[in-house]
Amino acid sequence: MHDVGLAVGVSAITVSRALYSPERVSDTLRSKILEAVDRLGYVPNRSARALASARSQTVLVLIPSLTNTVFIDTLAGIEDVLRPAGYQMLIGNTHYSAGEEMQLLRAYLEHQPDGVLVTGLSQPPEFAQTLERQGIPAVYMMDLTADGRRCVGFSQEDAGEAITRHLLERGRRRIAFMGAQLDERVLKRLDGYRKALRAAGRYDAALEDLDPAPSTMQMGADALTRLLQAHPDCDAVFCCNDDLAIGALAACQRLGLAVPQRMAIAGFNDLQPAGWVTPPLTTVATPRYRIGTEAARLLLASIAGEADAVTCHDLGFTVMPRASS
Amino acid sequence: MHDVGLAVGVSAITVSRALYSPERVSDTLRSKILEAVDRLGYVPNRSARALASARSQTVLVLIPSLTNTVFIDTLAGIEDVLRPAGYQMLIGNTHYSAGEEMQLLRAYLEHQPDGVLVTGLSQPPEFAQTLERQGIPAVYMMDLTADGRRCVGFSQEDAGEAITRHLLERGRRRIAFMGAQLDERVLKRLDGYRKALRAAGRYDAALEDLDPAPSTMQMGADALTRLLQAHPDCDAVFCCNDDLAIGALAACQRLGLAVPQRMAIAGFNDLQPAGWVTPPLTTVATPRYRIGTEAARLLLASIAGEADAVTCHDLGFTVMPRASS
DNA sequence: CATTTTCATGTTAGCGCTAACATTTCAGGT
DNA sequence: ACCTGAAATGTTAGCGCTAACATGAAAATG
Repeated sequence: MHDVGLAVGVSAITVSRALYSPERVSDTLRSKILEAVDRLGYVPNRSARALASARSQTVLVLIPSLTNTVFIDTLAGIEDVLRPAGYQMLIGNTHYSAGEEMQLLRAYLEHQPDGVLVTGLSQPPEFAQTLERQGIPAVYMMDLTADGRRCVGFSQEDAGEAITRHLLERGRRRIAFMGAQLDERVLKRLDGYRKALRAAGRYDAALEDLDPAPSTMQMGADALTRLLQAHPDCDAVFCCNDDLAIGALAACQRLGLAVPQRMAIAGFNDLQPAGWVTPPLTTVATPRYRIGTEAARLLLASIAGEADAVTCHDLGFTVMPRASS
Repeated sequence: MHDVGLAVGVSAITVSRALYSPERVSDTLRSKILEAVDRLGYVPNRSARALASARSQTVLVLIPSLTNTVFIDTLAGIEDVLRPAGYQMLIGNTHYSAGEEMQLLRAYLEHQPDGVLVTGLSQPPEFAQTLERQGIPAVYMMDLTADGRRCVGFSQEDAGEAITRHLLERGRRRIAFMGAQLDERVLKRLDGYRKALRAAGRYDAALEDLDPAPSTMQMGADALTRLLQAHPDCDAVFCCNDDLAIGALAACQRLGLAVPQRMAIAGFNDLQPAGWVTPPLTTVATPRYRIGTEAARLLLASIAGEADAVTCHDLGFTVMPRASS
């Protein structure tokens, strides 16, 4: 910065201002400075800037997985808001582990992020305390809470309930639940499923197939086969995500079971393939991209110190009835 | 750091050493310091550390897309090597745009990354020059080159040629090419396709369907329909990726064309759904995860200043013949 | 027991930048 | 010509940390 200044005949601080507070430097001088910056190939040092200004212009984003389209879509939304605002994202992959999440928070806190975006609400109390102590605002994504934390999402439980009710309305009587990963969101969908079935007097715990391993299509196929062996009267299954559902669909085809006549299948998320398999998959469309944009906007407002009237944004969900049910 | 030192009765530098050069502090003192760090909730400031030490312990990763599983898998490989080595990733999404790539490089250079991992080889000369000038080592991923740049990947052209030859060997005579996005890798696969067909005396430019828009399954379906209308004698199609291929497959089913009897379909990448659609998709399996790990390892070696004998790692590919051909 | 070597810890200075205050310049009014 | 105040630019100090050298204490050596 000093060298650029020398080249133009001004002091370093004027170069700094030309770059970051353009209105404080006269137009002629500023264009001369920018030209010199370009000519000399000067690259500002963000560490020094962060150190001197106590603002990193960086936001930490913690998501459970990079291989799950759901979070990638959310990330895209976040980026589309943060980038234009001059913020950079630090992406931390928690691998669905609370321990790793805490560890990542610690590690990334060293970057002094101006804010944090987190997936889910079930962090250990230590998590919020750490952020509190550092005075870093956070927004929680994907789900809702009434405990005062800022959040953007939809009710996972209501969504689980809604899709189960859809299956009931289509005349299904023995509706199974297929769950993998068993993170908090899946468990809340399971709660919704139970609520709907209990209300209809049709709940049977034996019809729940839960596997803590990450979901794959193979797992969906295996689980469906197992389920039908144990419960031949089962006539529908709500899979906690589309991957499992597509695997289940393939298994039905392999077993020669007509979908939806003999077996109805519902997924969750409405990923691209859901509309493409045959028969097209009934599922719940979730506003992933918008969760990203809204969460990022809410966070930026918090960083700017704007006290927001609404701390909890419910973006809803949509049951997508298709041929698989 | 000074406060932690005060709490234990040592100077700040000893705290620094206890954290980052443990062998230089006696065991008893170190454990006392670490205890105080924990008790006081001290979080080191990475900016200050980077500024003082001139090393950021950060690697910049530039990939064209976050929604493409191919790059996510590569990212996972990179992370698995970089994290244990104490490096953090900065992920830049170039959206397949050379302009954005250059812009991202500029922006992220402000973090003074210790190294850069880039997808592809076709950056403007300015790109390599900028890195050169800053003395930052780079590794290029996904493809191969003989121009001396460090790279880890496989020959996109050979892979395109191999899968096309596979279709020829299965007796196909009018083999179309379906391409989207048209980034350098797709164009190289196209080159391989042309090479194979020309060698067999069966090349026909009219059978190439190229669309610069990002690929979707819908696009694959549309392109196949269009292709068959214009060229009813077409009996096979090599799609530049699995998404297009799955869309094409669905279109065939919709049109009542038997796959593979009437129409053979081949994809590229061997993503999870390729083995799950019916019929299972013939495709080319690519070593995405390993490209990530090997590229990261090569970069770390370069950062450490180890002159590597091999600058170009060819990890190969595998044609996966399945029922769709 | 003096001398050397090793190990553990401390002191000083500075990384590149910006906040806060200080100074200069200049347009506009008297 | 002088004054005033706003706009443009400069000076000083310090953000939190570590490199490099300095010191002191303990261990090894003859």
